[in-house]
Amino acid sequence: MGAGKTKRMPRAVREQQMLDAAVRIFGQRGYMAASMDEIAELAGVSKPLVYLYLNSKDDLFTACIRREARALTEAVRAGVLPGLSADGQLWSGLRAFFDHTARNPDAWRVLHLHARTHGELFAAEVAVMRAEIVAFVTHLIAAAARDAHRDPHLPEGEVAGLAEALVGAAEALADWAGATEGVTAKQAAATLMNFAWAGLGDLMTGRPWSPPEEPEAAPAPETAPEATTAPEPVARAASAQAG
Amino acid sequence: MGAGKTKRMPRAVREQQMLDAAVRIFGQRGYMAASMDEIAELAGVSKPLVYLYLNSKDDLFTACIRREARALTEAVRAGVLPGLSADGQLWSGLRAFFDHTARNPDAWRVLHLHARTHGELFAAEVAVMRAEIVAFVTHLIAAAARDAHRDPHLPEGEVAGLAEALVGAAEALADWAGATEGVTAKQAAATLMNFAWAGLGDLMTGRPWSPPEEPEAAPAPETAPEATTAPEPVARAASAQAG
Amino acid sequence: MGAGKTKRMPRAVREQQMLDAAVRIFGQRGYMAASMDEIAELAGVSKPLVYLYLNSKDDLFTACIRREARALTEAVRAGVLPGLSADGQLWSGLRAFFDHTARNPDAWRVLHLHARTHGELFAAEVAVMRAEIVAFVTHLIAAAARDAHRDPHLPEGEVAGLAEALVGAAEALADWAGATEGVTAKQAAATLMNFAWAGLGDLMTGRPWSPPEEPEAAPAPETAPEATTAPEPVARAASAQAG
Amino acid sequence: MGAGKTKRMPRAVREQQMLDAAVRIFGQRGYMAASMDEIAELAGVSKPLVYLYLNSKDDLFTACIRREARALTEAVRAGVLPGLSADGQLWSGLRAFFDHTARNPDAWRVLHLHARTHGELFAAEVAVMRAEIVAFVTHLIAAAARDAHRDPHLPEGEVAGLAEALVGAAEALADWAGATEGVTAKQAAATLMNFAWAGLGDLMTGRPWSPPEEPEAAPAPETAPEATTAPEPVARAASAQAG
DNA sequence: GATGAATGAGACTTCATTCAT
DNA sequence: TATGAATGAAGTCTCATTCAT
Repeated sequence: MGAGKTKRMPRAVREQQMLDAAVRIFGQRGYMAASMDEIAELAGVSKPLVYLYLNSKDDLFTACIRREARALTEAVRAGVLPGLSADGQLWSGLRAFFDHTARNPDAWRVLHLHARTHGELFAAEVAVMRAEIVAFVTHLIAAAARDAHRDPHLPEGEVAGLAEALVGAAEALADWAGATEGVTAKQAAATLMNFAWAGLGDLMTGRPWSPPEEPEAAPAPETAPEATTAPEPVARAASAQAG
Repeated sequence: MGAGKTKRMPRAVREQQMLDAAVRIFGQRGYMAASMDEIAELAGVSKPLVYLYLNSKDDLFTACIRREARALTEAVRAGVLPGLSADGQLWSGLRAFFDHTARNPDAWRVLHLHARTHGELFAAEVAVMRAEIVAFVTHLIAAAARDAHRDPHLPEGEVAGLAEALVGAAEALADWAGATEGVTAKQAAATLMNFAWAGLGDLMTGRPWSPPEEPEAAPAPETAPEATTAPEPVARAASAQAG
Repeated sequence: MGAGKTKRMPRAVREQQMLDAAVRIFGQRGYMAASMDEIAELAGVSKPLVYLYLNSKDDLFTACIRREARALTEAVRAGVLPGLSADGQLWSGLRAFFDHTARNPDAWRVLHLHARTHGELFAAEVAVMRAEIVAFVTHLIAAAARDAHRDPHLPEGEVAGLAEALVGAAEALADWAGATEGVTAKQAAATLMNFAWAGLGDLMTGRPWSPPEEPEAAPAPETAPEATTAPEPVARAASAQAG
Repeated sequence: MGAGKTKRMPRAVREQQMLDAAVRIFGQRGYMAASMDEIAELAGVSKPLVYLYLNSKDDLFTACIRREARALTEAVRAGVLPGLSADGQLWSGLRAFFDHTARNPDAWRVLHLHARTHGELFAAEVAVMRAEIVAFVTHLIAAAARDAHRDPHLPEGEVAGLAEALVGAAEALADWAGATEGVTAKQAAATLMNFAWAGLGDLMTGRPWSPPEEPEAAPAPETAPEATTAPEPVARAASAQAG
């Protein structure tokens, strides 16, 4: 039943099918509530085959986490355009992050929700990925500080906290964008960028951060199709990298 | 077994003991991995009594969520000192929030991690609490905007996103403070306050937000026992309401 | 809760309340599915009191069976008018039987359904009652045979079988009357009387049995309010006891 | 354990083994008192396999009822010889009925006792079967009435009652034959046939019904191996179909 | 006379996992 | 490569029954 008799596929392909199914089921049910039966059925194979290839429920979950963690970091890494200023890099990284999470909601749930919920071992897997991202953000913050000619003004531990806050805000907005109708990845990124870079204080005194020109696809920059966050093009000095 | 034979307690007391045990077990294992056996044992009663009083695993979990959600919101509500400026209120609220989560790590895990992980019904329970907090933050942001004489400058939806980001950052910092040795609630609050109010941009140009005078306990403000975040007492205008 | 605080009743009264509740619950749920909790609640007392007075679930069930079996046999015994001919006695006994079962459906279910379903010991209790009734019917049949001047024409074992059949038919009709709207006890009795006394053969050749005059309550015998079974008053010789 | 290790049987076979065991246990203990453990053990398999194949205790019970109800109706249907007169058909049907119930006492208990005792849904399952049999009997009675040239002499509702009485008597006799040493299916059938067709009145005046010639197995009809009920071959007019 | 508090035992059900083919 | 057949272990929940007051 299911997909009929699509038998005899090469191992690598079958494995990916299984992981696809597993990510979906794990993402929707959580680790414990997911059953190997359901995963095998969704993958269109028999349960013993899942065990033959992936060994155990634990290993299967770990494999899911690894694959999706790698996919997410790669997506962000690929999204960050080198050579930009710190805020430009952050902006592009956030865009990539929100794009990826929006496109892979189950994977995002696995990483953000379920992996942290169940067991130190699984949590450690994601912790590695998260640490990598936090490190990247930390580096960006430090770089920005250098750009501002302000030597190690921010103490070590403080920067770590700031990076945590930034990443946490990003995660919450990813959840929020995923749950709220009509919020695009771009809007989420812009909101976060404003929040993080300008801060509420500046936002309220009318000095929001504004995104750089988009060289990617949009041919007509003067009419933003999706209303972005910055109502006033009064760019702050720090973000005007060409200035 | 367990605590010997502390038998025949009035129902109300026993129920609280059970909830205490349940929050602990649920917080450490998650909903599904927690077993009623373990909870009953930790509570020092037999399993049937748990069912007699709390009805089912679902109901027990819901009762935990409700009790802890109420406790957290009450703590925050009680922590926010009325009559302060917007940033003063935010600061005091954050202090209370980080204090409470630091003191009740299992409850925090139940609310933030496990309740959202398992089932729409449980998620809905916390969603109510979270919405309440988000609403409070939203209100603060709007009030601050008014204080800054900038009428509805920030569009509706945008404020919602900012509140989400702020709350998300707070949640992440609560996790982080709970997991990192040597990070106090006060530090976490200060870090977040800086991040949110001043923004990275201002932080790097040397204009951090600074907390108001603490009339509560600290008699000597010039020597902060726990090194707070604000290295330079160059208060921003908005926060210096007395000025 | 429940019936408020109707406390301090004499033991005999309380016991009957408990038996009433038990018969109702047992009758509706069966022995195993009935719970002592439910019985105690319906009786308006606490569970320990039920145990204090009736000792155990088994004993409670046995007490129900005994009380209701005695009530049924007494009702039938009281209904059979002495001095009548055999068919007159059978007719009056059936009337009493169908009346009682119709008025006490739960008791009837306990005796006929549940007591026989659960355990040799309970079955033995009803078996005694049933044997008594079967013996009575057997006696009637034998008496009728004597009246017909046909000495032991029907062999011993055969009469036992006939009595079983007659009682079985009565039981089935009691169930049927209880389940079918608009079938009165009297109709059921008449149907069975016809079936048993005349037999299908005679019924179809137009010689049904007809009930004797009713001296009890009905003042106008020419207009039967409930259409009885005998459409043709062609009484058979055997039933005309006055002849 | 049990029957050693008769492992790896095709599913269809195992299912029948499980149903066999279930009918036996259910028949002896009743629905509620039967435990899945016991059934699985008697079937020689582990409990999970029972659940894998039959899904739940409810479903297992329903499967038992369906299988046995079908078996019983088929047995009766197959036993009724077409082309016979009404009484001939009734006689052959009763023979088949008593044979089947005598040979399958547990199945009979399940259908007659336990299925009606527990839950409307189970009762409905048997009700269908019983209704089918009652309808058959009703049809026979009506056919006999036509044969006797007596047009709709018996009113509609009355025939229903008669059929109920007849079926009820059959059920009681099946129980009785099953419980009484030395009562054969044939004797039970003959007793009921006499009772129903001739009626007590005729029986006592010496005009019993007599069974038709047995073309099946008995070569010597003059010496009945099992003493049948009819002592005198004085056939009644209605039963002598050839005139 | 009456009950709130408490539990040992056992029921149904599910799941991850493995043979044997 | 792939699977139908099978199970040990564990989990949630209910129930009859008893103390201690």
